[in-house]
Amino acid sequence: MEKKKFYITTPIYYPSDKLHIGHTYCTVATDAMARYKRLQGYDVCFLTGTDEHGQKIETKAAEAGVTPKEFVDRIVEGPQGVKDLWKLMNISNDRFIRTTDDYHVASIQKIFKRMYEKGDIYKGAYKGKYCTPCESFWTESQLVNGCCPDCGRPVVDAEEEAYFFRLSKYADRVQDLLENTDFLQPRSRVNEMVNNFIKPGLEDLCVSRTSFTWGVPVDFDPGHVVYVWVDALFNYTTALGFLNDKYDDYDHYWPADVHFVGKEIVRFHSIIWPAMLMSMEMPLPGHVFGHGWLLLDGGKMSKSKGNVVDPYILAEKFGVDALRFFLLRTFPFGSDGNFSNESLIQTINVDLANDLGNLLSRTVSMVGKYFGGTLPDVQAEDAEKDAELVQLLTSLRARYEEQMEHYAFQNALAEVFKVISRANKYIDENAPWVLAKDLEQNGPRLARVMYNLLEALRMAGILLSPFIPASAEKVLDQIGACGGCRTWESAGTYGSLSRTAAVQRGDNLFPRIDAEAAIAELEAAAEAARKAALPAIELEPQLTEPVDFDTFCKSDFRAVKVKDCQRVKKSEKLLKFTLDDGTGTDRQILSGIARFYQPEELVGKTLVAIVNLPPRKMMGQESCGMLISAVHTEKGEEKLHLLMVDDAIPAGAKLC
RNA sequence: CGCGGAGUAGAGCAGUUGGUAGCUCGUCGGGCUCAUAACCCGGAGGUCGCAGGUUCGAGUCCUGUCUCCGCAACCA
Repeated sequence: MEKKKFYITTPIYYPSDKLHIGHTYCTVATDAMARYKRLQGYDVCFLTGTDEHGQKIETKAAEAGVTPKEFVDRIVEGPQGVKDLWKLMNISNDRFIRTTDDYHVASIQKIFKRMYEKGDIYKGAYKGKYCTPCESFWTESQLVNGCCPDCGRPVVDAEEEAYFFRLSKYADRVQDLLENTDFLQPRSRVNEMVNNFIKPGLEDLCVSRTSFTWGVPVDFDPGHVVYVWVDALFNYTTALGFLNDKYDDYDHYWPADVHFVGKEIVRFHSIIWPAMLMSMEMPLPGHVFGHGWLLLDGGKMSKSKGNVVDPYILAEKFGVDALRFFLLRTFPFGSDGNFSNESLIQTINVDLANDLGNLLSRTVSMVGKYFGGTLPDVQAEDAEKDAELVQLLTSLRARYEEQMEHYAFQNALAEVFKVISRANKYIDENAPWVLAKDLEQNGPRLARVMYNLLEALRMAGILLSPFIPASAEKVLDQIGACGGCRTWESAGTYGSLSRTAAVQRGDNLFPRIDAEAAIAELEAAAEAARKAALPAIELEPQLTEPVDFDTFCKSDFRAVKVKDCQRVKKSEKLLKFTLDDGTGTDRQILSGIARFYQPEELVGKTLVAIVNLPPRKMMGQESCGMLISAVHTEKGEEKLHLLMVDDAIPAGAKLC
């Protein structure tokens, strides 16, 4: 019999910046689902990729002084790029699509043309607010105080020629799809979509642009490029070979069984995407699942806030499997979750090190210690003492499957860990170390206890493999599971493991983490990363308000010589200067620059001061004037340099 | 009255169709020694934001009300 197929996708990510933990979350979830389906014996196709066109990338590339293609190549293929990250995270995608791939571009042009010929795409005028200096269109809602969000200058009403998709034509069918089927999940997103976007009336959608060029050209109308909707959404089909010769799996895999997407693009996937497929008369995907976000301190993670969590740092520090596990064990997939280093470390220590890792360690160690690593064939069951654990094991796969089918990764893992906890308790109840005192008498019983523990590890290990593939394999290796007892089939069958299994002790699976030390290191790393991301040099903006010449002339700047310089007691910032200003009387000035200079290094220097400022008391001492410094910010750190001039200049010389 | 989400033990969260309020961490006490100072047991701690209502019975349904968070862009 032919295997059933399963086609699953992540969104295609926008490579305008390095990807962060949020992208990783979505991709790891998709990977777990794909691996789960493969384990079950499905013929799986798992697609991910990048959405590489658009104005933002065009602009960023220009800023970086490279072509858009060079820019995205670096982020997608380069070191610590998108592909690198998925390799690191052990992502098992079968395919990776880039919307700049030739075959995709060719397909999109055909798709666009087909919808145009059908009349579902038509030429119209795109009305908007136009910023002439920036040559950019903006929507009403994008404006900041009614002005261009980029340059802040006023905008004018303008329109440009553009193509539109007749979204309105499909509104009723889409609403029906959302309300009367389980197409969109979780269910709570349905109301949001229907109330917010469909009920107020769907407007036709602008699907081309002339304001930038980095996109798929509309081949029958030069100057127009296909806007993101058509270009990006159809990736799910072009990657299978739809209207191109690169692949030939469209008939086999389409429609997708499920698209995993972030909640912010649920709208596009649950309204625009089905409408376009309807227009193309193509089958609709089975489900769109909108997952939640990882929040930081209850708020959004974003580049601009500088609080983006870097998956590279975490994976390197704690291990790929630990990170994968944490993401899927801790947060309900459908709702937002609060990310923190503390909960990451806690999850690793409690679930992976204490419960799972330690269970494996103590079990394997006892089989080694009491039986030389191989259980005897003669084993004695104890119906009463074994019943609960065996019952739990027998029913585990079904309970796990029920949760996985609903994409409830958190609950599926909870089921597995119930078994692991129960196994730890089982050890306590049966006290193998007591039985081992009289092997003659208790050998068969002890063997059975150990066997049950190995079975618990085996069945849990198989079901954990979609989540922590490398570690699960190590578990199965250590307990001596043969190939045949690592299958989905055997995960549902208690007793699959050979009674005389030979264990092989290995390294600790998940070493415990010293939480305090690890958090301190992470915070230091985050701080360093934050600083590195800051602009190298920041300057105060220049004042544009003019000052009239007479006012300027009233400021009396003089060269002064430092006769003495000392710290002001009890002040962190102040230095007290005794200066020769050429008048014959010493001048005292206090200056808040102690962070930047040692007092003794300034003695004898020739500086510049304004001398006719009214005297002012600071920390109880009089300051007559102000020393002039150059200030700027470097990597977020304030820098200051006193203005020092040639020592040949005599004290009191006027600057003008 | 723009839309939506959330308010449940010290913290973080579960609570399917209404029927004695659970989990993890922390905390207090006890047990065990095979194991990664881990594992096992027990205790304390909640008037489920507030106020009404439906019901024999509501965290769970209805109404009102307060607070917090998302909803321009980057972005899962």
